Amino acid sequence: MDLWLGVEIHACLIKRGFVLDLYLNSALINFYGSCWGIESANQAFDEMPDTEDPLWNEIIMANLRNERWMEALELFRDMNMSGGKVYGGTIVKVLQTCVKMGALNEGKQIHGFVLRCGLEFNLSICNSLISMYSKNYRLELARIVFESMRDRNLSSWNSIISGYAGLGCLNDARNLFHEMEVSGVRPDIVTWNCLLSGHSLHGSYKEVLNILQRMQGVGLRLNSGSITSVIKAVIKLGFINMGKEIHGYVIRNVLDNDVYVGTSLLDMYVKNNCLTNARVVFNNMKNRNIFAWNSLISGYSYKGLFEDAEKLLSQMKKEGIKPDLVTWNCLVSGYSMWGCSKEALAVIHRIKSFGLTPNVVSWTALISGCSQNESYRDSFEFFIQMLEEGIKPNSATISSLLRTCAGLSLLQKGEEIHCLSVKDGFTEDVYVCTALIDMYSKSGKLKNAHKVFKKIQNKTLASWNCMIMGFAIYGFGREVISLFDEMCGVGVQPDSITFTAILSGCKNAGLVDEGWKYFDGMSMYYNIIPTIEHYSCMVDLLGRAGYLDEARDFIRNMPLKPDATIWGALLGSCKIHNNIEYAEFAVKKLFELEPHNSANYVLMMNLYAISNRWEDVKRVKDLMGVLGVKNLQVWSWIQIDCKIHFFSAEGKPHPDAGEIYFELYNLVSEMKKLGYVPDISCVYQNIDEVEKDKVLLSHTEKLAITYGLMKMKSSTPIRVIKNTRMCTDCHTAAKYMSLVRNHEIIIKDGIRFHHFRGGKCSCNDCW
DNA sequence: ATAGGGTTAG
Repeated sequence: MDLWLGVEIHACLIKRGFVLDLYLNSALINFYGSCWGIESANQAFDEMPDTEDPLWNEIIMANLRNERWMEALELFRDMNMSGGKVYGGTIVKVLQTCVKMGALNEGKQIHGFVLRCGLEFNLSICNSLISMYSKNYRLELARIVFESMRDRNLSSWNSIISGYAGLGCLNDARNLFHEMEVSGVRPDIVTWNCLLSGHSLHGSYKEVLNILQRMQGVGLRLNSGSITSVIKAVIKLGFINMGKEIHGYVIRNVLDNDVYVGTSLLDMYVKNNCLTNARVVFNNMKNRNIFAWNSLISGYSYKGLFEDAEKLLSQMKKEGIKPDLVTWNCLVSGYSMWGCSKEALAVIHRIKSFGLTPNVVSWTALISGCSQNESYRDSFEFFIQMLEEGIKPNSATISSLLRTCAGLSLLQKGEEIHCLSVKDGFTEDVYVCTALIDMYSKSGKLKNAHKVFKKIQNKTLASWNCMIMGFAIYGFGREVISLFDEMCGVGVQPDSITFTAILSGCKNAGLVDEGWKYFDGMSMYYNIIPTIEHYSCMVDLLGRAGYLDEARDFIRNMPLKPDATIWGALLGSCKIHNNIEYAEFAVKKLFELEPHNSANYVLMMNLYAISNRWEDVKRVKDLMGVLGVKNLQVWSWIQIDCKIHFFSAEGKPHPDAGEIYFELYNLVSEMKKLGYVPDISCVYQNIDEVEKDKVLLSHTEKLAITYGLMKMKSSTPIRVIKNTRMCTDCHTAAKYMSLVRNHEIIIKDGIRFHHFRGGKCSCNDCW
C-alpha cells in the first residue's frame, strides 16, 4: 500500500467527520503497523476511543509481526485485565512468544484466560500450552494440560514427546512414544525427530543411531531435521566415516540446499579437523548464513590458522555480512587457547570498535585460555578486568577460575571462588561442582572434594572421573575401586580417562593385582583400547612395586612405541629401588627423546651419587653443559594470610630468610634428638659432609615449611606446594617436623600429595 | 488466522 496515500485517506476520514468504526480502526492499525512501523500503529491504537476485541487482536498481532515481543505480552495483559477477548490464533502466537521470552508467568495468565473463555478444548491452544510449559521447564504442568485434553491429535503427542525429550527425560519420552502407537496414532517424521534430537542433545548418542535404524526399518525418509540431529551424535561419537556416509545421503537426496544441514556438515568437518572438507562444504553452500561463516572461522581459529581466519573475516565483511559476537568470540578463544592472550585481548578491543560489547563468553574464553596455558596470573587479572566492565561471571567463568586455582593448588583462592559461586547461585551447576572437586583434591582437601561430589544431583562422567582421580592422587586405592563400582552400578559408562584415574590410583596405592585386572579388563569388557598413558601407568605401577623385570618385559611387549613417559616411569622406579643398570638403559632413551628435560639428568646424577660414582655424576653434568640443558627452576610456595610466599634456590631470597634459617637450625637439632639423620645421598655434588648438610637445609620446601611453622597457628595445617619432586631427605625431614611441632603438614610436589601427621606420611611407597 | 523437530562462540 502506498504510505502517503494511506495517511491522506486517514486524514480525509477524520476531516469529513466519519465515525471510525471497528473495521476502519482495525484496518488502520494494520496499515500503520505494516507501512509506518509499529510505533505509529501503537500510537494510533492509543488514540482510538474504544478498545473492542478485534482491535486488541489487531494490535497484538501487529506487534508480534514486528517482533515486539514484550509489547505484545504487555498488551495481552492489558486486554486480559480489561475483560477483552482475542481469537484463538492470536493466543497461539502469544504463547509462542512466551516460549521465546521464557515468560512462564505470562504464560500461566494466558492459561487462566483460556480457561475463563472456555477455550480449554481448543486443540491448537492446548498443544501450544503444552509446548509453552515444557519449554519453560515445567513438564508437570505440560502433562496436566495433556492429560486433561478431550481429544488429541498428532501434534498433541508430538508436543508432549518433544517436551520430555527436549529436557532429557528420555525414558518418559520413549514411554509416551509407545503409548502413542498403542492408542493408534502413527508417529510421523517429526515425532521421530523429537526422539532423535532429545537423545542427541542429552548425550545418548548411541541411542540416536538405534533410533535411526528403526526409522529406516519402518521405511521413513530422513529429512533435514533428522540429519542435523544425527550429525550432532556423529560428531560426539567421532564416527567420521559414518558422517561421510551421511554427507553422501544428503547429496543423493538433495538435502544440501538446506542451510541447517550445510552448517551441521560444516561443523562436523571442523570438529573432526577436516578443514579441507569443511572448506568444500562451505564453498558449495548455495546460501550461507552467519552460522556457516562462524563455523569455518572457528575451525581455522582453533587450529591456530589465524591468517585464514582473519582472511575469512574480511571476506565476510566484504560480502556485507556483519560479524556478530560469536564470530569475534571464535577468534578470542582461538588466540587465547594457543597462548596468544595479547592478540585475544586485542580482539576484545576490536569488538568494541565494531559497536558490540564483549560478553561473558568473550571474557571467559580469554580467562580459560590463560588457565590452560598456565598463565595463571593473567587469568585472575582478566577476571578483574571483566568485573570492572560490569560483566557478571557465569558457571563457565567460575569453572575456568577454579581450574586456575587447581593448577596452582591455591586452596584459599579456590575457596574464595567457591564462595563466589555460592553467592551467584551456581551450587547446583554440575560443571562448577566438577571443577570444585578437581580444585579441592589438588589443593589437599579431599574431604571437601567428596562433600561437593556427594551433593551433585546429576553427576556426569567428568564428575565421576574427577572424584576417582581425587582418591587416586592420595593413594586411596580401595575408595577408587569402590567408587568405580558405584559408578558402573548407576549405569555410567567409563571412558579412557576413567581408566587412567583407576590405574594411577592402583599405582599410588601399590595395588599390583588390581592394576592388572583393570588394565586387562578395559579392552576386554569395556572396549576401550589402552593409550600410551595407560601403559605408562602400568610401568610405573610395576616398577614402583619393585617388579622391574616385569616392567621391562611389559615395555618390550607393548604394541605402541614407548615414549618419554614410559621411560620416565621406569627411570623413577629405578630411583626408588636403586637399580643403576635399568636406569642407564631408560635414561639413554630419554636423552634421545627429550634431551632438554633436566629432570632426567638430575635423577640419573642422584642415582650415581648414592653409589659414590662421582665420575659418572660429572659426566652427566658435563653432558648437560654441552647440550645447554637448563636446570628447572625449583620453587616452593606457601600461602599465609592471603599472601603467597615463594622460595627458590636461585631467585631473590625471602625477606625473612635470616630468621627462617635460624629457626630451621633449631628445628633440625630438635629433630636429630628424635632420630632424624640427614640423608646426604640426596646431594649429588661431590663436597664434604658438612657442606652437604648445608645444601640439604636450603631445599626450598624445608624453608617454606619452617616459615609456616613460624607464622601459623598449630591448628591450621601447613600447605606447601613444590613444582618439582621432593627428595628423600625432605620427605623424612617433614615427618620429623610434623612430630616435633605437632603440626599437620601437607606437601604437594610435582608428583603427588604427602600428608604428614605425628611423624608419619600418608603415602606408602614414597622414598 | 492455528500447534510439533534442526545450525555457530567459553
